[in-house]
Amino acid sequence: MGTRYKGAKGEVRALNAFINLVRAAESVVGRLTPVMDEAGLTVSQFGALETLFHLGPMCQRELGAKLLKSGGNVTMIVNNLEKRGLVTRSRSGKDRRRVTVRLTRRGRVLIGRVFPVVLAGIVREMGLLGPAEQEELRRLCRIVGKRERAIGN
Amino acid sequence: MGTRYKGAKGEVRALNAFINLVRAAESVVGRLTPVMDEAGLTVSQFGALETLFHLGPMCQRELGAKLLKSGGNVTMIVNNLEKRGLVTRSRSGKDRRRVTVRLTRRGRVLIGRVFPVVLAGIVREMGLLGPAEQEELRRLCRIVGKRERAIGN
DNA sequence: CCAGAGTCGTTTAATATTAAACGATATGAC
DNA sequence: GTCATATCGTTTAATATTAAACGACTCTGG
Repeated sequence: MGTRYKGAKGEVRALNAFINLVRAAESVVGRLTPVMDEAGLTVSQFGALETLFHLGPMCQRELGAKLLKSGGNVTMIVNNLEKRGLVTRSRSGKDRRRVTVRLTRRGRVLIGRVFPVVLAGIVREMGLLGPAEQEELRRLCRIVGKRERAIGN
Repeated sequence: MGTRYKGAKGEVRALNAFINLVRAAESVVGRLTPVMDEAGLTVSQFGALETLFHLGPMCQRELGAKLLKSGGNVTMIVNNLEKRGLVTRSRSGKDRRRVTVRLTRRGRVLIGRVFPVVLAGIVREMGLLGPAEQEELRRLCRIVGKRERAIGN
């Protein structure tokens, strides 16, 4: 968004905060993607692998909730990861609607190799702020990002 | 990203700041989209109209730079806005490679109606923070989002 | 003038994303 | 048990997005 808007002080303040928030997120993510590209992973694919890596196996709906992606999209993301042998699908025994997604050995190896590189990038990018500033940024973002976002399916 | 990562203090701090930054941006944008949906505008279309509204006519490349979108995408965004009669294209006289995009009367009316509603939403969302906090968030985001992102075409 | 390099917008192909409709399964009220 | 309702994953159709190749145009240095 442009910054040229002339309005009440409070509006300008909110607008500027908002614009810079969105820009900062896009900017940092954009600078992290080359690492994922090298591994042949999209941001969403990386996110899925990383979630499974750190939180363990889960069903697709849960994964979609973590990634803020629609159900149909999760199906495609998992399809592509499955084709590459990075995850497996298995119907849950107790609730046969649920499909548990699980990292394979290959998937674990891949994300175990890529994640540290991405993490190093995050540390580098956020390192533009001092420790206290990073914590303050986190605090402010948590407040603003508090409420849930509804996503289809 | 999950928050379960166990690592060095600095890494955890950077990761948490990053995660909450991205989530906050997605979250706030997500809560603003219903207004744009009602007007039949995608986020990108809204961004294009808003940019033209506040900064005036400009060529597609410049628009793409503001929106952080690729050249091909700008072509499509402008195509769709043009089809709906919200903007016009015109070849520049002095540099015939350039296409100046300009709001039509209809386009100006539409964005003039929709923008205030979106702005009110932004004020509402950012209002979860006090004035000083909004300014601090802006300051931190500006630092982190400083560098440019390269985009194709 | 002119040749080469660079810029701008478009097209194309591949992928991502969403919403909506659907089939299978589970759950709850009766 | 059975029917109504809800949930989960998939499919489908429409749109968005990017990268790469391309054509038109400009500019620069001779």
